[in-house]
Amino acid sequence: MAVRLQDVAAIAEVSVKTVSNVVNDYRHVRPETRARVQAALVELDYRPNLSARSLRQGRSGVIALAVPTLDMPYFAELAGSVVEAAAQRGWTVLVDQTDGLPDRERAVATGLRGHLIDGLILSPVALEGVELQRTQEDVPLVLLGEKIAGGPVDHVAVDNEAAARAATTHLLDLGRRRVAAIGYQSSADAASGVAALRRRGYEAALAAAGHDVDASLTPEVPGYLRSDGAEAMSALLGLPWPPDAVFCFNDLLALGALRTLADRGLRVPDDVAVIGFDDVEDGRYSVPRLSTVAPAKESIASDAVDMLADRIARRDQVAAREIRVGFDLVPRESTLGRTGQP
Amino acid sequence: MAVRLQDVAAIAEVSVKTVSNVVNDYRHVRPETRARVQAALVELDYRPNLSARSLRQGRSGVIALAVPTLDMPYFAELAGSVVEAAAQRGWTVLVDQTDGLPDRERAVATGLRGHLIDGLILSPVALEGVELQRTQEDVPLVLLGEKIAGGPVDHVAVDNEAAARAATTHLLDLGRRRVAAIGYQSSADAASGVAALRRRGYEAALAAAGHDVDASLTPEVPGYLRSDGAEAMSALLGLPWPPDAVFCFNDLLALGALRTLADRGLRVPDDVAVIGFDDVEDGRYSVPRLSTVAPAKESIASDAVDMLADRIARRDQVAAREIRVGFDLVPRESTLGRTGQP
DNA sequence: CTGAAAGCGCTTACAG
DNA sequence: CTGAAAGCGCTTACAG
Repeated sequence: MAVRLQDVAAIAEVSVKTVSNVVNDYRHVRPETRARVQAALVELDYRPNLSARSLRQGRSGVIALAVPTLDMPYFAELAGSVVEAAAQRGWTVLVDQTDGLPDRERAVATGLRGHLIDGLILSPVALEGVELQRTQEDVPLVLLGEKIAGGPVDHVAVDNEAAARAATTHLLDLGRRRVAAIGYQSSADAASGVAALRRRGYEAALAAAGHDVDASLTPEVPGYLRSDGAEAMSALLGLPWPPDAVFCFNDLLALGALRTLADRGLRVPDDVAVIGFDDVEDGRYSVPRLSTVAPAKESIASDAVDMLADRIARRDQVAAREIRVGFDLVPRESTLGRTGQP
Repeated sequence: MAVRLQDVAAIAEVSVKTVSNVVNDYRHVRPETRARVQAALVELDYRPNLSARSLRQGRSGVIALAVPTLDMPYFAELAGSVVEAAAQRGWTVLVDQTDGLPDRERAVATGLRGHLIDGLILSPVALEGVELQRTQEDVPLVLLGEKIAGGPVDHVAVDNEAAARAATTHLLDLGRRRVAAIGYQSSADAASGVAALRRRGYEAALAAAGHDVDASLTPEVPGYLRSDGAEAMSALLGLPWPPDAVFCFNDLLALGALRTLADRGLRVPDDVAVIGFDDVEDGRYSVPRLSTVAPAKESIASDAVDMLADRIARRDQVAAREIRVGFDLVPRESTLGRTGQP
């Protein structure tokens, strides 16, 4: 069977406690004793049983990360950063995919994993507009994205409205006059989520420039995938008076839109300028390179992990907090053209 | 504190055993008793302590997946599929990123997670050419990709050599005569890995068509990222007699190559045809759409999970097995051009 | 169909 | 600086 602390203790001729002290790197163990224990540890190839440790300590060193799906580059990149930030604390990350389904998000948020995990970082989609009931028994939680309407929960987010406004303003500053938006959603769940905030930023920018919102320029999308962007762009190009610029609520939508524009033989940005949101790697190599808004992703991941650590340490002794990370407007070829090129 | 089985038992006025029976859905509990227990479970909002269960049973229901990085779409997509396949068995997946470093891969393979996990699915990069020492104490392991040179290990892989050969042959069938390859690596670690196998397929296809391998057409790359592909393509275009086609060992390299070609104002496929490997989502929307080889990714994930389940159940009672999944050649615009378009 | 009790492997007061 | 013992919350023979 597995090698236990006890077996090591027997070989090293010390008590179990002493072995535990060595394993956990406590001081106050005589060098000589420590050496003997170390030797036994190596000889038997001892590996601690994390379940036992976790049962005893009430902490597992494992946190969960729940994202809609790893298939979307933004979430994959985010997951990678979270795993890395967690590793720096010696934590392990367990990944759940919610597919953006309210039931799955709720299940995860209310402790799907029992006492296996010490905390949860949740990137909600559907749940953002929903009251999230939480009890003190529930697992410590940090939300990625906007604050849930209901009870107070820790969260880290970019200022979606300001970022969306910056993206739209960039298009207007370029002299574009019919600026469309791809990313509107009208389902109840989405009402207070990312879609609603970016929409607000878009509309605010238009208003500030003295433009009205033209409903025909804001097609609804069922999702935020490349295919959704491609279809929405098609619809927009079918308009009697099509747009000369488009703000897409994420890069995937924008990449889909670029694809449709290429299929129609339209030039970007000459005929239609395009800007996305997220700054995923794909957009840096797309043809043309995609202008976008870059949230401080590394900060999001590390801030979320830090915040969770703090929440775990202090449970309900401290009020819910909010961290706003910054963003950068990153203009590239899809709005500026190939400047500096022949 | 946390609600225990004991607390539920007290409320329901039954023994702990009976509550356990209800929680674990065993038959042979009187309906009346079951109902009373259920009510108590709900009333106290009981959640089993997975650490305790795992300590007792010797199984945790958690497996680990170790990939180089989630930043690469292929691995992100794979991770998503594995998480999904695992969920169907009621398993949870914990993600490790090795960054392709030999030490990290080795650490993970030899049981980094102690007894926390029931098994491991490892997608090795560096380790493929390295002898992997394994003991019976080590965690059950399934490898994604080619078999390690050393001891017998379960693995699931696509026939890399045949797939690479098919991709190269596709280029030759199109009438291309100077077919380059981007993806060669000469480090010792990579010698028997994916790079070596795809290289072999490429060279075999050339040989079958009566071509010699032209060393200037097979630049080495430090990694398999878009930036590596872009740089290698640049080097290739600097040649006195540049290639008229390129087989890239993965889609990311190919996407990088496309970007460089666009920067130089070259037409794809007219001037240079490009084919990749992996069939990641990006390539379906790139401009031009990327021809590629599509390994049966869903199969890879589900076969790996199935195989791991079997290995966990039977440990060392059964010999190491190998599963070969199929692949499809997927020609798109980057080799065929915009057929059917005006 | 149900109960009382042991034990999974660890850590942690409590003594010494 | 080290040891003996309790107990984390669960499941599982063993009885009844």
